[in-house]
Amino acid sequence: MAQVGRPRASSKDVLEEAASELFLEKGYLATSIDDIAQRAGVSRATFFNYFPQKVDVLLVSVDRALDAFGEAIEEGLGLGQAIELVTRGVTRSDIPLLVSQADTMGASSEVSEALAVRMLRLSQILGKRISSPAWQWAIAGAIADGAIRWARGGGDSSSLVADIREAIAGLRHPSEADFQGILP
Amino acid sequence: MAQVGRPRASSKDVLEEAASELFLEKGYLATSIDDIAQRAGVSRATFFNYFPQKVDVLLVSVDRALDAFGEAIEEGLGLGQAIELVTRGVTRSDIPLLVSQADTMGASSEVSEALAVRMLRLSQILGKRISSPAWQWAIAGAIADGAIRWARGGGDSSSLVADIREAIAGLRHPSEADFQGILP
DNA sequence: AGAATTATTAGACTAAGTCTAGAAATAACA
DNA sequence: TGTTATTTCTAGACTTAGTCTAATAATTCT
Repeated sequence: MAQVGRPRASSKDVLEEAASELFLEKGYLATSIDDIAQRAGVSRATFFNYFPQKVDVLLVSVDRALDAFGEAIEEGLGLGQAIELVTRGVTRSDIPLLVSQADTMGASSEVSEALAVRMLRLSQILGKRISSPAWQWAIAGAIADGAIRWARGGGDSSSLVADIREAIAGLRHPSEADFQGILP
Repeated sequence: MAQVGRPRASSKDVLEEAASELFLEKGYLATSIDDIAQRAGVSRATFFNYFPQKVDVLLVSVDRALDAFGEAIEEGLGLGQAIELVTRGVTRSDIPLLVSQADTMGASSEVSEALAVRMLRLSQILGKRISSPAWQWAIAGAIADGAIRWARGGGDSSSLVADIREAIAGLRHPSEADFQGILP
């Protein structure tokens, strides 16, 4: 099982940590890839070996969760089980970096674009279990809503999976106001 | 009411047309902003006077619809009326450009990012009438689904607004399968 | 005629992302 | 012990998107 070829210099973790520090210090926009590579003690080209885009290093925890979710679905797990499984791998330590850049998410179209793309990907993964596109977006929205509520309520009063379940449950029995004037 | 200052040279329309031609000829990715400006007989800087990003010239019809929808909502119209109003301004001539680039939308992250951002914007507009974030995404998804179905069914058998209404109506009475295993 | 205002332009500049060719580190093998 | 195959890392050139500044052109207002 030993890998052949030159072993990795654990560059990915180093890059991730260097980027986190710099984002917290100077903000996402003011941090260039050169900055990150330099602090990580690694060449600029190596950054692109691990992260195809600059924004990917900011959303690495989000992508990890989406990867895990996609795999779980691919392996045949039910939606409920897959959500439970993935949320177990998410800890509060993943949050501060994202929250700290919340302001730039409005300012930098790059970051909000990247987040929107994650929503799209989530809805596509859900498409393997849910046939209706509109319901794919509905559940994706509920998952995002639950995660955001969980992240905002900094206290550990509730679990991530519980907040997501609650958001999904809220989709049932929509109030007439939700459809107000849309239907004939 | 006469505008003061140098009048516009109708550059926006010219740029839009030049870009459409080039996108159809060479594809989105292979077309640079220099190409567009050159064909439009206008300087590169002028392009950025009208379109903040390259992708915006591809999605100009989508953005027009979203702008109109946002304004209608802002003015107090109901969701149903706003949808009806906006869809009246959308014609089939807006479609071929987008459809022709459908392949690059998978290949170019830029275009799928831009589309995802439009979904985000739509759900945010809906947030002024729908309080539940999950339902915002649900309705946004239904609108997108209806629009896509309408665009695909090239025949003029149905109207855009009817397809959107149908997609929204499909959100009612979700099948148990839509929630399969998600709820306790 | 001159001032104010807006559109357009040329061009420099930063930074993201691509690409290529080569050096460095390791395992497998003779 | 060398040699080769394989993979990571690196240096550096290159393209292009997007920003910025200062200048020029076309028009209205006074």
